[in-house]
Amino acid sequence: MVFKKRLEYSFNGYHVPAMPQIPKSAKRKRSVRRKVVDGQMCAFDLLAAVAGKILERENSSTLHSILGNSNQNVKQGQLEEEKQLDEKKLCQDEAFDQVRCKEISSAPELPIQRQIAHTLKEHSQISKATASGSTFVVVKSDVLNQDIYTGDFAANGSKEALGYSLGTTAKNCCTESYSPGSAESCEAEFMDGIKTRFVSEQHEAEAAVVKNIQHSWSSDNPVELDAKPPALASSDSSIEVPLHGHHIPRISSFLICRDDTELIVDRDDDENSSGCTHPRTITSKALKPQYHKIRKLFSKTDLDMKPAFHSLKFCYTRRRTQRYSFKRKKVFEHRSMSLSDGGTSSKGLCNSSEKEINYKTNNLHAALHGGNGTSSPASGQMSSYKSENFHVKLSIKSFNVPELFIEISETATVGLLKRTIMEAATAILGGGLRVGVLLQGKKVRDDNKTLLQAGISNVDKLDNLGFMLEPKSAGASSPVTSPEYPHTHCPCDAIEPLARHPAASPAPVTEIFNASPEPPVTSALHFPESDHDSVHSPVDTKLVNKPAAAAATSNSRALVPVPAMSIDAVSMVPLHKPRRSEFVQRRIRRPFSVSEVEALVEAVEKLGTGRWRDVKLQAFDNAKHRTYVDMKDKWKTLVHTAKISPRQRRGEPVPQELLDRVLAAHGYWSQRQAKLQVKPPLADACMLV
DNA sequence: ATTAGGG
DNA sequence: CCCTAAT
Repeated sequence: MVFKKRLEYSFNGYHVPAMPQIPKSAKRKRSVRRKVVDGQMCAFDLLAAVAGKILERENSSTLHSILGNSNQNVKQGQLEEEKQLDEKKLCQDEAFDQVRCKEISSAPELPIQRQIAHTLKEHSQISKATASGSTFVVVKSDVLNQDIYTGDFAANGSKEALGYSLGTTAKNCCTESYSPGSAESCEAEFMDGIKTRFVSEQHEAEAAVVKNIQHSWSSDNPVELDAKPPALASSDSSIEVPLHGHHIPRISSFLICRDDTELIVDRDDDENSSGCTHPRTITSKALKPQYHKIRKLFSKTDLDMKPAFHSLKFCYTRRRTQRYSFKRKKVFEHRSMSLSDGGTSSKGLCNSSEKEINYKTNNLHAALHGGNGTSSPASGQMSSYKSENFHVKLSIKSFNVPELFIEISETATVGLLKRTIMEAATAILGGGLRVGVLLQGKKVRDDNKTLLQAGISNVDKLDNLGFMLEPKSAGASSPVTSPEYPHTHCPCDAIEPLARHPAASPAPVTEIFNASPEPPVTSALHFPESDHDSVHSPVDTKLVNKPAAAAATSNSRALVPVPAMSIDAVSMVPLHKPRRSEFVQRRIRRPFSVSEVEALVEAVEKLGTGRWRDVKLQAFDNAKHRTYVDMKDKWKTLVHTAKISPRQRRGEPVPQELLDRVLAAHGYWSQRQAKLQVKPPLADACMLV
């Protein structure tokens, strides 16, 4: 066979343009543009809701999420200045499309641009980095990411928002767009890029942003008014996610608990179906009564967290049931117990979880009632919202697919390259992505928290909520990520031990991951050997709320020498034998692209079946996520596919030509193997005779 | 660690 | 893709 050299491309940040054709989305309802969800919903619900937008998005450009909230530092004069900047707009550099979230709050007296420049200079140590003689690109990227993500900015009051916005930008800017050069020019360019980007973003989102910067909670947001009069709104704790103002029926995710399948992004497409016993979509009509229901729940107990627990429990139960019933036939008697423990505490301190929650709740309460020192005109209006009536408005424009890795023959046509990329992108969108939520520049890892608990519904935190797409990390790359995504990690898995060991103490145990021993400088997160598409996020080490983080830190020390991160999700794990299976999440499904199939076929033709390790080395040496077992499995399915009628085939169609080769190779090698099989026995027979 | 095969 | 048994 001819050996073709393969080319590999790695896209760090694949920008999904407007309205990409996403096959799977076709299956789902596209009508949803706005979602009303309960304030008590799990963080995961939010993720799902957001994720839903990914498939439904019809807008281009950058991911852009804004929480409806007044930016209390911005004065009118500044707003005008921002508007003037509109003229500059539209940066040419795609890299800046990586901006995840923009929310600039700065000292009123400084123009935005200067504020940005200052902030960068002061906090990203760009000059230092360049002065050190290191490569500008790398160093800057590192420095920026670290500083920003480790909270340098976060510690800086109003600049935190800026910091984390720029984190991504800076990274991409550096790694993609600028090569080493004079520090000044780079910096200038960099600054300009940021600045321009900001303007661009501002331009794109002028309506949303500017209005939000003003006091968008109130009357100047027609969408909200249209949706629900403040008075009414204040009587339930729902969250609105208006997307571009289209009108759609509302959906309660509280009672249906994110089982409103239409909003779920391909969450284990197949698994999803069997999940909830009564998945339903509630239209606006059906919704009303439920609102009342919710309201009742809250008003009764006011700030008592009982309702929260209920809702949590509900959600979890559902979730678990869903997954559970699908995957394993285990009993789940203790779920409620594990729930109230694990579900509410993100610190692994179940005992104190309730107190903490109450604490937070009270904070929220205080904040909502104007206890907040930084209150602005907006907060006056806010105060009319009772604590249990919090609305969060989210607007998300688009997401970037973090990274794509493809491999293609160098003799392939450009057209094939395009198709291949498309396939890869589609594959990722189809199931390889998950949504990350950033709050204050830090990832919100605990999906189990309610928005309330996570601080997402808290007035003070709202100005900095961001979303991002990231590949679901493959099993290989880690258990570390598993706890944050219940739908993959699955709380129900955590229940298993309980079912098996009913006598096991309910005492929570922190999860211990087989993460690499060396503690990363930034403290917690470390992605062992990640795949091409794993997100290397320097972010996230700390928990969202300061008191919480403090508690977590100190307690984690007391418990076990594990990174604070890993305490994230609390599982009921038997003290003695933590079964590995509980932490291991199923690898994400990564359908073979046509080009991959081609490579495989080629390798097998050459090497034969039964030498899967060699095949892997030959054809997928660089694809860390493909194992020799995968080779074998894929070949198996290919052979099967080749045998069945085309109409029975699923997934992206494999060219018949390839399938023919598969059959041919399969025939050839199995025949050959058969001969080899036959001979030795003969030899044996001869020897015996 | 690999291979083979069932699920 | 996962899980196992057998190499």
